[in-house]
Amino acid sequence: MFLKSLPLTNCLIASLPTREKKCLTALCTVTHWAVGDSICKAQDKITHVHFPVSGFISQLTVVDNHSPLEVGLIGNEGMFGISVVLGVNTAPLQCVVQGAGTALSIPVKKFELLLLDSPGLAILLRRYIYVLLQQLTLAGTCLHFHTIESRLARWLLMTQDRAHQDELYLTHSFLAQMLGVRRSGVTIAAQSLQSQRLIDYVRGTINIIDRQGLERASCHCYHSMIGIYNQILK
Amino acid sequence: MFLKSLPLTNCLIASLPTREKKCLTALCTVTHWAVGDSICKAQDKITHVHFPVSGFISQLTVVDNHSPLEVGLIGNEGMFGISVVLGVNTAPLQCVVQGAGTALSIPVKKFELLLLDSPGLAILLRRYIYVLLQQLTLAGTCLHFHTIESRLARWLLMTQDRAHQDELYLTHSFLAQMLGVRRSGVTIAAQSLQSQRLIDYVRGTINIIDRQGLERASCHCYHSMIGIYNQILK
DNA sequence: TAAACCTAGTACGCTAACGCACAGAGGACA
DNA sequence: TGTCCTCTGTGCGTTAGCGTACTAGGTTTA
Repeated sequence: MFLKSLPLTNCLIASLPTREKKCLTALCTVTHWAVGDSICKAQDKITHVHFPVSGFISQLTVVDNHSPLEVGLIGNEGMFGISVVLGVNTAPLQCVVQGAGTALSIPVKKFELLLLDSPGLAILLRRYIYVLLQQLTLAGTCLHFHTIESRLARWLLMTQDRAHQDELYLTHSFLAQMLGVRRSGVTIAAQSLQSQRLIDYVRGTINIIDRQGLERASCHCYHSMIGIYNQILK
Repeated sequence: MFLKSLPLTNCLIASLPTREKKCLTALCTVTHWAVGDSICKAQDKITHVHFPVSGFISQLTVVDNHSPLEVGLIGNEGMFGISVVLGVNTAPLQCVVQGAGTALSIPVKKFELLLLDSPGLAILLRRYIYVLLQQLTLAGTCLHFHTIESRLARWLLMTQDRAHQDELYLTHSFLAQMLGVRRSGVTIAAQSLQSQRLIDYVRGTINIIDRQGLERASCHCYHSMIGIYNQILK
């Protein structure tokens, strides 16, 4: 279990020193996200940074004429708008809400000022960027080397961690886009996972019934990603 | 042409304000690199940061039991040791010299102090990290979607840019490792490029004879990567 | 209640790339 | 000069995944 058992807060905020945590949360407003809400398109100006609490978003990239491919998930372990920390207020990727819920949001201007006065926050977010760099590297090699089935297993695990529930509302067609493969490729992989009694699904609802088994079916990238996060941010 | 026509300096250093450039170069020593020199292994402590001038290095990652796969090239457009800027003095990836030449090097401690007193350098390197994040995303999707032939073309172009010469000393076997594919897969792709009169090769020496043609044979990722760099750092 | 529309299952031929293995050509070295 | 090794060419059979297309239940809408 990664995040599931934690109380519902944003992990980055939770690990700040008390004073800075207070300063930050004082600036936050609560944003409610519905599935499918667009956070930004690629190249959009970033107006707010978001610290997800119960919701989570997908980062998507478009290559050639393929449909958007997911290259990152941001839940309560991370934040949206990290590039502001790097001095670039332009979103590199399209971001879409993938799990309904809430986030704590701050306008960019206020966040930039806060950052100047919060050494702990600055250090934390820089380390978070280091984690992102490593996770992106891993995601790329995973995309190259691993089968649809093991990547699907990983994706379900990572999504469950961020959704904090065993039931996910996803169609094969949607998963195919996220994984950058054919819809029928997902069907075959999902059938295999179901026949191993790891998941159960009907028409857009997937239930994870054997999480440990799913972790075994997944490529090692799942544990590696968590390892990287814990090594640097814990 | 990307870097080839530029004078031989490190582009990052070259774009610093005069005062900071002087401070930085005053701290630098010249390091000579030979092909195959190991800069670091993954998880090594970083002792020096390097700004390549004429040499360049590969960043390699190991997945499962595959041989090391290249996920990044660092030549005179970049630097080694960027994670120091993020407050983590541990190398995320194995790095090996891939093109002989020189680099300007600074011990980490001195570099950290310099960074505190060089706002221009700090801003520049943060923007460079933003570029790396985007390039890594692109590299991952390229690995997934594009054929060996177009990836080989891209790889040769990127290497030529950093080697500043048309003749490259590379075997198919080496290229196969870099691209994460079979040796014979590279042979077939190289034959195709040769039959199109874009390159010429014998036993470990590859000549690029039609650069424009090679750019056409390459996936669009080549131009995208340069575009990202120029957009943020120029 | 019928029509339209999702979602998932299945099938077909095709392609890129795989793993493996062997042969020949070019250099290096004794 | 002969031997060895490296590099490249080639040829299997195999596999994962592709593009496409059609079917058959559910579900929603008119």
